[in-house]
Amino acid sequence: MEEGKIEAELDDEDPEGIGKSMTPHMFCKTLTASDTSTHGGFSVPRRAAEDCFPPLRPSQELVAKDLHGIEWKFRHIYRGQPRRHLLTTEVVMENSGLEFVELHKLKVVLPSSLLLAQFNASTLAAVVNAISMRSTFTICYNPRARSSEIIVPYRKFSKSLAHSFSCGMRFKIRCETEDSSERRCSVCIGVSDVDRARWPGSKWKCLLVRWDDMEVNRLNRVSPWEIEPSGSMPGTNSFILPGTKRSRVGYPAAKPDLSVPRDGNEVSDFGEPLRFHKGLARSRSIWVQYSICRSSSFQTAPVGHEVLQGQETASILSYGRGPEANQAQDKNAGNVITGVKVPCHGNSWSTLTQVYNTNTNPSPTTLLGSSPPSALLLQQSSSPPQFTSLHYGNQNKLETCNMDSFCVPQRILKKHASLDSSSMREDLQGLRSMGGPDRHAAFSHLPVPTQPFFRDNQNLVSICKSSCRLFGFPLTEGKVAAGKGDNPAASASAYGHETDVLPRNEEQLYQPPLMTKVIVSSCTKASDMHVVRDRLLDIAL
Amino acid sequence: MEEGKIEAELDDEDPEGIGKSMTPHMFCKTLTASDTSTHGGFSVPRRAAEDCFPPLRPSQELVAKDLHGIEWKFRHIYRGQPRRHLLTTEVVMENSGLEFVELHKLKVVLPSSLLLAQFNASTLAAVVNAISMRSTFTICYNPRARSSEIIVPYRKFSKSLAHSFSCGMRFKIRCETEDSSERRCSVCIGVSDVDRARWPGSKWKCLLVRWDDMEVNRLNRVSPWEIEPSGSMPGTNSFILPGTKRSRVGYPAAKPDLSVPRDGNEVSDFGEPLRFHKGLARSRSIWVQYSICRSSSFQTAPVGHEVLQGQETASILSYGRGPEANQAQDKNAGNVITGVKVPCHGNSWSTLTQVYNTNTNPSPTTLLGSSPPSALLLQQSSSPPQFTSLHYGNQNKLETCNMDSFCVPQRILKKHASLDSSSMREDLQGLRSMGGPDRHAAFSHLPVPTQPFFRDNQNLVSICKSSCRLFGFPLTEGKVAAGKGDNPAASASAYGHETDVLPRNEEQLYQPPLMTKVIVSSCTKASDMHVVRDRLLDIAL
DNA sequence: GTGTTGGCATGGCGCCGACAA
DNA sequence: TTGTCGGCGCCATGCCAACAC
Repeated sequence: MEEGKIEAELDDEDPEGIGKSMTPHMFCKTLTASDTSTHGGFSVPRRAAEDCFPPLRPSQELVAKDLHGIEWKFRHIYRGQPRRHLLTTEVVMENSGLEFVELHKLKVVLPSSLLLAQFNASTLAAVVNAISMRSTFTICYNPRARSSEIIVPYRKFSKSLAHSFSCGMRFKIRCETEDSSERRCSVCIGVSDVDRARWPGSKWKCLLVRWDDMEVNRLNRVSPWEIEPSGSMPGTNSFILPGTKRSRVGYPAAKPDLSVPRDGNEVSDFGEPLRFHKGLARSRSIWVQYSICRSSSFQTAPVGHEVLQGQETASILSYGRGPEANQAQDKNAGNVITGVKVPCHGNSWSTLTQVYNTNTNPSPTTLLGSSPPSALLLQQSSSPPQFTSLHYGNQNKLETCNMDSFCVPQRILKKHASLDSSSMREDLQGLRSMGGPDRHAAFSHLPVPTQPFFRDNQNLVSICKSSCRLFGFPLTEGKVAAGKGDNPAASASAYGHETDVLPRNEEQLYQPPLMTKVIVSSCTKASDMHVVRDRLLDIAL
Repeated sequence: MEEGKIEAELDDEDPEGIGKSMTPHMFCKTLTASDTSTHGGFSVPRRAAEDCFPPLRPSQELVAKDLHGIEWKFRHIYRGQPRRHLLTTEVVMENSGLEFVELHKLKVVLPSSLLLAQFNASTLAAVVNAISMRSTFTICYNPRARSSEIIVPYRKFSKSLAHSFSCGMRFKIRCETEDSSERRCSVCIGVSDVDRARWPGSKWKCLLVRWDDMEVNRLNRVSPWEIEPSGSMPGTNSFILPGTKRSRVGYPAAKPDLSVPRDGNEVSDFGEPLRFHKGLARSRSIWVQYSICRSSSFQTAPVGHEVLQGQETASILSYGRGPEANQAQDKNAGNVITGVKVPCHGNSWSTLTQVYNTNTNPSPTTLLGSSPPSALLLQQSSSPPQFTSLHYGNQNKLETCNMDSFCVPQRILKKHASLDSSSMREDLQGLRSMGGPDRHAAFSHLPVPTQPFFRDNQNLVSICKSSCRLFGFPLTEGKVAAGKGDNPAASASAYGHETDVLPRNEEQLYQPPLMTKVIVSSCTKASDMHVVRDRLLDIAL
């Protein structure tokens, strides 16, 4: 799938009858320097804009809503010669402390995993602020405390890569918050999508387990690093994920959505062996210190509503969409779902490390100021983090710097830093993490939005079945097309704004303002910006 | 003691022989709008500058060091007509991610308690960033985990106000991190200064307790909200804090400095009854959400190295300096010290609430943009915080707004807010917290600096006894005068910079640059800026 | 002695079309 | 079609003296 290409419409059978309007129309774009610089706005690829945006005037406010139900405002501008769609900043988020002004800085900052993790809006705001300030932030990781399950010790994760697991394998899990000697035993019964209804074709898979005691309300989805082998380890019958290369096996498992138990839409798939690890976490809580580095070439891995890039990704996307997608789920089995993420671009930690050496041809301005931070460097300690040093440099010489030295804004640097731009650039170019065994990996768990996407759409459907339309199309229509072949003006006429349409012809006459509401998932990060079709809202400016 | 007045030299007996050089020379100033605005710098009162600053040229860089050993850089300017001392921003902190540029915004932001708490630099940086962004931040509060003892549930605190406690009273304490059924029993034996040697005359008092089991390494200082009554509750023999009004009783107790046990310099004082609370915290960890409001009139209560303001404060300051200050302490009793803070300006929560209604005559600019945030609004939940609403308004009408709506910068507001400036001002003027039982209070515990102030000065003395001088005065001199009667030029001549002195006469000739090192405690908050004398360092610019 | 204000310089941010790949 | 750049305006920041209390 090419960049900027719209995700194809899913047309699998939908027993609930809600899938059609649920399927998000979204796009994914690898950010350019112009997108991320403070010099201008974010350029929306034309096809994506035409597919995802409703009819828009050349300059119009947009209200976006992410998976967490948080609304974003931004401005759409159709200008330039030739004309193009741009999203500009200078707009605030309503009902939250985040400014959309920060979008520029956030575009490439966060691994989307962080954004889709079980972060609530407040925590997210804190992180976002820390990142926008290019400073550090901390997260208290309390293993098995549901509120902070977003951090996975890197050592645990890496150890999980050393083991494959198979169907019928027995394993134990240590419950940190209870008696440390207590361990639950379960048997692995398969691997599945995390939630096929919500994210069809998601590459984030689950381990299916069944607990020995069959106790209700018992954790029933585990990540590879949460368990340790126990009893039979046949080594056969290993799981295989179709369309996945072995090099991608072992990607961090998604934390299950425990708050909204779902026992449908999962299916056991077996294919290439996955791996798991021995549960090693002993400490009560782990503090993780983040420091932000800049790299214009950092490639983030899409998660959640995955909009995939590249051909390879497309093949993975097809996984789970075959006939087995509609197999009847063992809904009574319940509590037997867990996820294993299959990465788009390999191990994310390796990706991070790689970035530091692949940053090519950056201008000093880009490196020191205009380029937003694009990677997180993680360090672990069992006590609250101290300021520690990072080792960096190119292949030939390694330097040490304070992690926080990256937090100094350019304008301050220019006035007070002893390093000149060129030497600084040289240092940053070769920046890479030399993290030892203490490193952490930060991975997401399943998004548990305050206002679940799924429910939102159910509500949307029920609401809109009366009078609402989805981007001008009645929701009762059999299918919402990708929009390419439709006439936006005609659709918009349903709202009585026949001329208030997207000015694909710049001689267009423009009517009074019209607020448009779209759904943007993970919109804090433009590289993962998924613009979803929604209904139009008539809100006068 | 008047504002800006230098703290008098303490000349109590000093068995260690280190008191003379330890006594910090510092000043405290209630911030003005000019101090906090972005329009200019921070004006240092003349007397304070002459006492605390070494000879300075009219424009010179300063390196400051706070209690945590963190260095700050800022610029001293002697200009204006008439001439005055100004501290300007635009300087970065070395070895940390904090910019001194943020000083303006931080001046009135943090209760200094937060800064002096057992925050490490990284956590502090995150908080500071969040505040400078006028957004939210979160702290994971794990009761009785030493690393995060800075947050006190408001309910616990408020309940502690409902009880008075007395000498001989027995109480229990629940150790959250251990078996929940386990409770330590102890008996209250008095109240005392937290550390008279370190902070003579501090208003932050301690509860003196003795544990039944006399076990060593046992927590021996408790806050009122940490304990619950058990057994005898005579109701007599209540503690009285001299010079304290009843209205101030019940102020949060300081968390004891457990890492540096001190059993000397405490004394039991009895006076006005204090109160305590039942320990109520049951949850394993508590998340506290902060939101920042702005108020130019918010009065922060000094803590730590207290430099007091106003006459009333002066009387309190005299407390603890009487003959009893030198009473022999029962050092063998050990483990029998706890602190109860006695506020300077009443209950801090009340103060916070009050501020919202007493903010007088603020300009829209001040309220919405130029004025830095000056108060923290706290909310509690047993789960990670969600965005919640605040109720605000004047006495006649109450409004509800999202906590984070206060995080929107002015320039953004001006462009996009539906409220105009006047109505916004009106709303903000009447802003107040309507927090229910879920509110938290954030209070400090004793400062446990990485480089304790006490030890720092010991080192300083030993170092400087050879060649160092304190602001030009030999450290072996009998006493370091307040500086008013001294001739700085003559003192500076010891450094061979006879003409490189503070330009109190503007016709002065100025020599090449000289870096001056001072110690500033809690210097992130200018209202508590305590500039401490230190030695001069010859560092060429 | 010091709080406030207006004037003014600087620089970051961001909107625009031009231009090229 | 879209990435980048120069031009330019707006505005926040911050230095300075004037002025008032």
